[in-house]
Amino acid sequence: MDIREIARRAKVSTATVSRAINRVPTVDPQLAKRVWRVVDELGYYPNTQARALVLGRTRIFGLIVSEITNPFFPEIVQTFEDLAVENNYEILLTSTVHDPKRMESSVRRMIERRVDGVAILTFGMEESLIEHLRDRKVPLVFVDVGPDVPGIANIRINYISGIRQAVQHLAAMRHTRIAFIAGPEHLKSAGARREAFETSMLEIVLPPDLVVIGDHRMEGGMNALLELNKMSARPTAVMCSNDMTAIGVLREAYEQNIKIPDDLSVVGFDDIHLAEFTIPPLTTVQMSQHGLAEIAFNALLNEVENSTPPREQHSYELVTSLVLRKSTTLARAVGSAIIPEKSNRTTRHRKAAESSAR
Amino acid sequence: MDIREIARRAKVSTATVSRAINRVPTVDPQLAKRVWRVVDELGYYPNTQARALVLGRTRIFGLIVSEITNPFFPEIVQTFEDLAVENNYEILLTSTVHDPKRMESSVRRMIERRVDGVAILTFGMEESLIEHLRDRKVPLVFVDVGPDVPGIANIRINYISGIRQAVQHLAAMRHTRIAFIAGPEHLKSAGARREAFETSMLEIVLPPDLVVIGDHRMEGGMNALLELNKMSARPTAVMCSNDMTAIGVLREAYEQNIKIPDDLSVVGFDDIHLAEFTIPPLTTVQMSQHGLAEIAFNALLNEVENSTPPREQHSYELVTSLVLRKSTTLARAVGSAIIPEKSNRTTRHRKAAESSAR
DNA sequence: AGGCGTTTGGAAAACGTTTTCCAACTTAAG
DNA sequence: CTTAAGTTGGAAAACGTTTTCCAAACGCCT
Repeated sequence: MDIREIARRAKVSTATVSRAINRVPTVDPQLAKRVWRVVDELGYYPNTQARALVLGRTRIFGLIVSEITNPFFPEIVQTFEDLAVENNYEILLTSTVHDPKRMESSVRRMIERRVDGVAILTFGMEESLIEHLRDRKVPLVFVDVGPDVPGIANIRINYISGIRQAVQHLAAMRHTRIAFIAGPEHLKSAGARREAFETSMLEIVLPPDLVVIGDHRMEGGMNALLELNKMSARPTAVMCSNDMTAIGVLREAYEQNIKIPDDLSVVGFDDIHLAEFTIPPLTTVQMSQHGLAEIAFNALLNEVENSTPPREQHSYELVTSLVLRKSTTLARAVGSAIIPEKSNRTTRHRKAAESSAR
Repeated sequence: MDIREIARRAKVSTATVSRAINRVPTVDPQLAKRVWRVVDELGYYPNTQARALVLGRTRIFGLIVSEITNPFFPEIVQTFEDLAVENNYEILLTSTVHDPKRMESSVRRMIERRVDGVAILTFGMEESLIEHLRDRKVPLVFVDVGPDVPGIANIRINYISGIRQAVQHLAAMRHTRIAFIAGPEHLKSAGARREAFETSMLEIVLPPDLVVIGDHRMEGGMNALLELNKMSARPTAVMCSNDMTAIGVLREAYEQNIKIPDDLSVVGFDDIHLAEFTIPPLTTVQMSQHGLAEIAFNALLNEVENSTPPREQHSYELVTSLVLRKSTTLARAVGSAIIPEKSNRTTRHRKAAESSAR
């Protein structure tokens, strides 16, 4: 069943049918109604491929995420889809699983299907692949990792705002040995989080040297806690590069009979929905998934629809902020935290002061 | 850049280019190589829309899930995607969020984009919408809820196998007051789980009357535990219609200072990856997400590729089974569980003997 | 009543492929 | 050397739309 069939039955030309369907205002309302009746009767749906062919626009946006099984992403996907249906777009979802081969095939698939734009939420991506997309003038929006060239929108995450809050919260609770469980080393976003942690520590003259590497997954969090436990001077608080890591920490702590937060305060990052439901509920740094998806989608939409005003500030910012729950508390009254004030000039504190003078 | 451009540069006709690209064996290897060189040089990718138009096949499968934010689904999506890239398909993902309007738009989108098949993993769907797809002869695969008509594949979940194991495990641990937190009432799959629970309880002559309704989300699990606590005869064990509910129960138990499993044994359903990382690790009934996705995808693929052998048994089965972790234990030595052995011939046990003779 | 501008609808081209048909060429057999 | 059979490549039609260009029809004004 095609547009000709409709035309025949409505006794008009195909051009008229097309105009009626696309609500071109000059067509006679009477006639339009007649066409619509036939369309509904036959249950006709325009063929999007044919339409895309002539229009040169597919109304498909690509969405590349790194791991759909990380709960951080489904919430983004959902928001992205909500916006897509609202604007009559389709979304082509791709999960790279951190595999370069998959990234390449993702990009190829996007190009083959002629998407109108791509949002890359993968926190790290091969330059050469990006080039591929750039060459084709496909509108792109990155988070964190995009190159600073015109025509590519970038969402900058303000990591420091939330992480500083977290560090200072911990410090206020008298923690001084604050550890950090980082994400995979090749991930730019993980690097940025780690740097934000280090900066925040240094700012208040605490040594940011208790760092172990995780993998942004629960397994990594479990292992990391094991590492931390082997240390001579165990940390009393730990910040994690993402919530999944924190969940792993919680789990391993349970295994080791380490009480959270009494024996160890833990802070996550992302504030996935699940963070409210961990045991204990997780204090974490929020990075709004909804906000992120919304910014990404609108950036793409802007690029495609109003390509007329080529505004230059293709850079958006998303701030992060601490949300307090139950996984952090005062440091135990042991160790350096309760050293009376006059002993301020112990070796340890001298070192801290020195390191702040970088 | 189109096929003609390639033809011109390789000094052949477009037909030849097409044949070379699609690896038609009769084309001269020399020539084919020449074509491929040009293709690679120019970075040419065939236009899938144009191709779909003439072939009548889009190589897109639709995937309708009920809630992408429920961790059960991302794992399915991932497997589905893995298989898709392997077979050169694309997937059109849609999350209905249990909203009838969204279901309708999902179906419309599928039809408009001319998908080659649709997997409906939504555990409940309006009949009228299904008709829409059937009318268009789109291959369909359902889980649980599909009508029993030819041309529609169905994946039947064997709920009873796993749920019976769970109930009997609990009974073996001397639990007699076993509650069930059901899913949303309109969901067929939730109903099936509940029925499996009731059947399993009746089989061993335990009253399946401690049922409260949840919503398959963590919030619902929390509320449900509150309900359960109000009861005069509190249950000593609770089974949940899915893992998210169980996570909610764990969380509320923590809040109420109810020790899991000592004060209350809890069993989940689904065995999402997260279940291994709850506190305590969740004993649950496994329903393989990987298996489910694989069956669904292959069912679709079969339907599309080998449409020649229209095999009749379009019904697949997925069995479920209990996986033991740490959220269940022996019932406290109170209540009926410790009745001495010689009391075997009580009314209750007679009933059990009778019902087993069916 | 004639001319003019404005609606309205139709024929046909275009989008980028695949594929059918056919012609030209090559090879082998008689 | 002629002819038949088989390769190989080209021209053109088809897929289902949108849109341009025209022509017809219709007031409306003078």
